[in-house]
Amino acid sequence: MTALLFSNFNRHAQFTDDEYQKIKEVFTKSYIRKKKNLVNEGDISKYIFFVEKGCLRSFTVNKDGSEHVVQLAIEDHWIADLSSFITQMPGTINIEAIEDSEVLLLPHQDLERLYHQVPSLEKYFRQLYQRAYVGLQQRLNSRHSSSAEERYRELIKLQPHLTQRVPLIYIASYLGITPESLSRIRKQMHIKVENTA
Amino acid sequence: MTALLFSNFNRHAQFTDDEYQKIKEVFTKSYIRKKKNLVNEGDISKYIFFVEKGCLRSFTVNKDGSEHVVQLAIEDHWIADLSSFITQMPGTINIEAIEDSEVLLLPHQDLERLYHQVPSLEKYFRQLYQRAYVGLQQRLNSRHSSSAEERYRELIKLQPHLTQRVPLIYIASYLGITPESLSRIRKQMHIKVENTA
DNA sequence: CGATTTTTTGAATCATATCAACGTACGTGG
DNA sequence: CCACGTACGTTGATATGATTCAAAAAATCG
Repeated sequence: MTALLFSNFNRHAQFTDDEYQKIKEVFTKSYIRKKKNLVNEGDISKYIFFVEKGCLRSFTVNKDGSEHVVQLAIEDHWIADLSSFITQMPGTINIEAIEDSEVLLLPHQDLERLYHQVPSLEKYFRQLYQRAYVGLQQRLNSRHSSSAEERYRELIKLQPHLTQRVPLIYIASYLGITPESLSRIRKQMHIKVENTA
Repeated sequence: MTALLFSNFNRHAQFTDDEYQKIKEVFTKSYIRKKKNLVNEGDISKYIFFVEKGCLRSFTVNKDGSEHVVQLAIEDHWIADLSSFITQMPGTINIEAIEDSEVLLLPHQDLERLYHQVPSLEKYFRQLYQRAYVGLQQRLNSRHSSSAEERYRELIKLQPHLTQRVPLIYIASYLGITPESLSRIRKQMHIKVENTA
């Protein structure tokens, strides 16, 4: 059940067999259907999620009802309302399956305990957060210094699979542009490609 | 020399006297004059910096020469080109003092060694990155869902001191708006306040 | 003081959003 | 398996927040 997860661990950390066992124990698996929510705003996030199969999005909802995609996560990636998970206070983020998905649940309490028992796990997550932080910083920087089209091109370069797999509306929201604008950008890019060919 | 740093540590972790000693050893202090750079893009970042006194900014420079402020750091905060520090590859970020400043340098190699020797230090940084990640996510979200004025108001609420201490041009850049726009926003806000009073 | 940096102001312009309407695709129940 | 509803994508016309460019005023610094 945890093959993908442990292959991910192995890329960034080393655990003893005993440690693997301890870690393995605390995960439970959950199947989540397309359009269904894993987390609702107002919830206290008891888990962070490792995506084994499928695709999910986290998003916030403004007072005026508009949604903003915070994160898109496919297989082999983590997703959570980290703010709520850390503080164990009600969160502001929703997590919804974009496709029928399978996720592994890592409970807050167990993780805190495991940090003590398995120092390498703390290292793994320290490094994970480091990379996540750097990635976010690049995204923010791109938001500050690049046009909508440039941002879309960067995403294609960084995660080509995502832009094919995820509906345009969510890609647009993730990039901070309207679906209409992204649709026009795509059209524009097709024209350019045709002219070049 | 490390009073502020250790008071910061104490708020988030516990160390034994022996551990404190081990940590203390690896820091060196540096004085940096206003307008001088601590890090230049292209450098391999050998250090992360803890600000003891003063104020610094990290920023990127586009091909067209335009600057974008990534981070503003005052006393009791860390600043770095984290991407370069992690990978030990040439970075893309500059760090410059906005005021005459004093920083503590934490060398990459020592930190990696200390992570082994002092597990609580790994915990401290894991938590630091967690919080930094959440903060960045809120900043990106704000960038996606709020107007320039709203973002400025949020910053005032979150870091009132910053907006007074740091020149408008850097605040503007940090928020992803032009200095001209921020100037107009400030004017607009003053008018509103006057009318309310 | 003179020089440089920072802030302000005005007018014109631009990238992207908004609103509205229609086209397309998908999947679910009858 | 068709039909209907809902979700997603496209297109056009118009609006708007913020930028750009230019220039002057104000603040800061050696």
